[in-house]
Amino acid sequence: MAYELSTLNERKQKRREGIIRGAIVVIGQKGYNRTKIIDIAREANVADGTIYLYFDNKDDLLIKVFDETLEKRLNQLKEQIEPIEDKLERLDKFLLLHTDIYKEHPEELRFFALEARQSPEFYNRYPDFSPFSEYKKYVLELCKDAINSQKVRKLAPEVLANILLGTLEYNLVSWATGNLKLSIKNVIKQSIDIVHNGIVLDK
Amino acid sequence: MAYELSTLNERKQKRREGIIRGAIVVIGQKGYNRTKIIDIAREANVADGTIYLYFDNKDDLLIKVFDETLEKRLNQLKEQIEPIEDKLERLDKFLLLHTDIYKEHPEELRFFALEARQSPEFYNRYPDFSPFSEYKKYVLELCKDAINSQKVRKLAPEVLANILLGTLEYNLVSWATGNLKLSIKNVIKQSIDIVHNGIVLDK
Amino acid sequence: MAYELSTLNERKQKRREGIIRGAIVVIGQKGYNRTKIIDIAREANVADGTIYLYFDNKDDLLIKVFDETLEKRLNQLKEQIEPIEDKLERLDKFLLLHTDIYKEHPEELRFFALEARQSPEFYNRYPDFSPFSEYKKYVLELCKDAINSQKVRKLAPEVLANILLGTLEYNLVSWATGNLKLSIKNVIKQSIDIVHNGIVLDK
Amino acid sequence: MAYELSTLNERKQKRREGIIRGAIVVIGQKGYNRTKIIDIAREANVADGTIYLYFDNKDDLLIKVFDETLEKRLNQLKEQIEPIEDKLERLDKFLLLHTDIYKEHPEELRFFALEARQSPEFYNRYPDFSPFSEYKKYVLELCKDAINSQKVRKLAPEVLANILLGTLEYNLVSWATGNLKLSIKNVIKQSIDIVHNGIVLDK
DNA sequence: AATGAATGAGATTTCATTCAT
DNA sequence: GATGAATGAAATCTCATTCAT
Repeated sequence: MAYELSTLNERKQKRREGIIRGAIVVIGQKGYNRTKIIDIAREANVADGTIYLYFDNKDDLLIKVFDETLEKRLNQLKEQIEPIEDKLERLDKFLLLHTDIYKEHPEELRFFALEARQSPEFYNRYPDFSPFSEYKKYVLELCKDAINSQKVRKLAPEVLANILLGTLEYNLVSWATGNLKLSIKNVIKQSIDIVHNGIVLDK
Repeated sequence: MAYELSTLNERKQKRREGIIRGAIVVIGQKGYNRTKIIDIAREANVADGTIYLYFDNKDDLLIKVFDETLEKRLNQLKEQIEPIEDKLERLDKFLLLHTDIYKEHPEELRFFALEARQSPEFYNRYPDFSPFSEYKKYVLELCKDAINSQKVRKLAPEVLANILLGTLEYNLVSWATGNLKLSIKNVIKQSIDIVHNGIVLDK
Repeated sequence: MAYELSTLNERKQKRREGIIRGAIVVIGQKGYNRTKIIDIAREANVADGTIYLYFDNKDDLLIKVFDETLEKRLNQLKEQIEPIEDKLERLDKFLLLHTDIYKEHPEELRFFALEARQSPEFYNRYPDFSPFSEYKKYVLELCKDAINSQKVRKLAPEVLANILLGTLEYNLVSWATGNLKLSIKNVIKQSIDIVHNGIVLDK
Repeated sequence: MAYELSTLNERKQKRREGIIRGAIVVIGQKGYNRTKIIDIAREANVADGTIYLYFDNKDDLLIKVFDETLEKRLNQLKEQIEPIEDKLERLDKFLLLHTDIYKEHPEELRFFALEARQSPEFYNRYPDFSPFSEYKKYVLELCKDAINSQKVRKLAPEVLANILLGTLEYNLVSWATGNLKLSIKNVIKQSIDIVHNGIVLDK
């Protein structure tokens, strides 16, 4: 009995994940508004009615997909960065890892950067347009730490964080939409170099 | 007679501009998808049917508003930048002027940065998601010129352009959505300072 | 002054006729429902608003066009038939003249036979679907006269009238829509021959 | 399971037929253009959206209703006529059966004869205005056979077919719209008699 | 009298969501 | 739990008609 429940729950969990993956793929491709519930259902190999057993409505689906996937990616990043000692190196590593993740999941990139914000409920849920706030907070911490280390000029951390996040997002979106001439990894490395040069204490 | 015709055309021109302004305001506030034609019509003080005398359909309205307004702003920028001699100074001036323009027109900022891309037709019209390509081209030119002057390291121009555009857009959106703690003008100035430091030839 | 009024009225009359002609042409081509007021206006070289100076509304235009044109054609027919003495010959002549008229004005044929009845107001105005009643009455008279002459069997006049009108309309519509293999004039002549044979007293 | 599937399909079939019947009834009464989708939906006891599960759009509905119903009636006619040996009798029987069918379904008569052609798509689908071509072909065959039998004069079959079809349609429409003074069955019988007389070989 | 820009009522169609099976 | 047929609210767009010029 307990065993059966467990498999039932497992099956449900699998189904839920399938729907989330389907949502990211289809929305990443077609955009939120052009994506019909039935499209996501087909991608996930379920009936459209089934989605409503797992999510309240289309907006709820979008927001849960957004939050859960973002959290997963952030944890993945933190895990790999924590072991690193050097504060400045941590920042570099963050940028490179972020690039690697979305290079491998361009549909997620499109989903996060372009499409997710098209949900009407998004505005009610994130009235200040801050769905990435956890992400930003983390980068801000990394920047503060770097600045507090002896290697970097005494800059406003938010200024640095926004340069990094802006550069990262802009280049990744350009790449994902086929508008980047150079290799994305290379561009990020060169960008890191420029910013390094711009923030390190005069040697 | 000639005079009367002239006033008629002027009135039509005014009306067209009123609709464009109304579209930017309402879409900038509510987003493209939540904006109904009737909303724009009310903002512009016309009947909904009137909009269809000036634009083919909702998508056509959005794209024309986008293209025309962007072109207007770009010309405005070019006009003020052209007189400047120093290539590096030009780049700085661009960033500051761009900031000034959208600081004065935050509804346009929201419209351009967040909402316009939500039109289904946007994807057909700009399949590679490059509605800002004219804008980008211009910045790329400014970057090339700066790099070719003797003051800046031999960087890939696209890398520099993307740092600048990414930083600019990210900060402006943060500001427009109330997520910037510091003064936008100040942040841009400090960002310029960092990038300057990062790109100038070692003194 | 009187002269000027006269020319004014003449000009108005001309304009009215132009609109009627335009309506027949365009409606005959595109059908009532697909014809926009602006289409008729363009065909008649007037502004759409002008039509409302001469007709109450689209339905009123249709009905007036219908009634007036039909009356004109009926009078034209009567004029040519009246001189004929022989009652049976009159009937034949009617069929041939009717054919000639619409062979020369296929747009009127389409208008009368196919399109006019598509106006919503048509049903209110002719609740028993009898817009051609004057026409039918006349044919019925011709039939009665022919039957009362000594040459024709004592048939119910309505039966004969309906054979003639049905055959006439069916063949003309077939012809006007390109669905008649043979020559229309020939078909009508052969049809007359058959009906003659079917109604004359045994010789 | 198989049983359940079968009932589901049966239910869907029933619903489809209900919509078709509703369309014929309402369009036959009000005309195509005055008939709103919601009218048909109400007549068929479904929601308006439901109609779009079975038909692509209003035009598609009209055309499918037209084609399917016409085919059904033609098959019904053929079935009853085939057993008859005598070629001339077949022709008579056709006219009488056709009359019987539409006497029993006057709404179909109105639908076919008056309203169906009002759909815009009708023109694209039947550019030569020949939606009844199957029907006509069949009558033409009957006429040819009758003429080839030894009983009838060597007439052009199309001439005979058009007399019959024209007479039939004209009388039925007159009857259905309340404009026939005599009994429809009687009128058709008398018409048959006249045409018989007109086409048989001199005895 | 003529124009044609503006109006706004009204209809088709879509698609998120429900619920009977 | 899963399905997918059915629902019906809501939005775009059309076009007959009006009316200021």
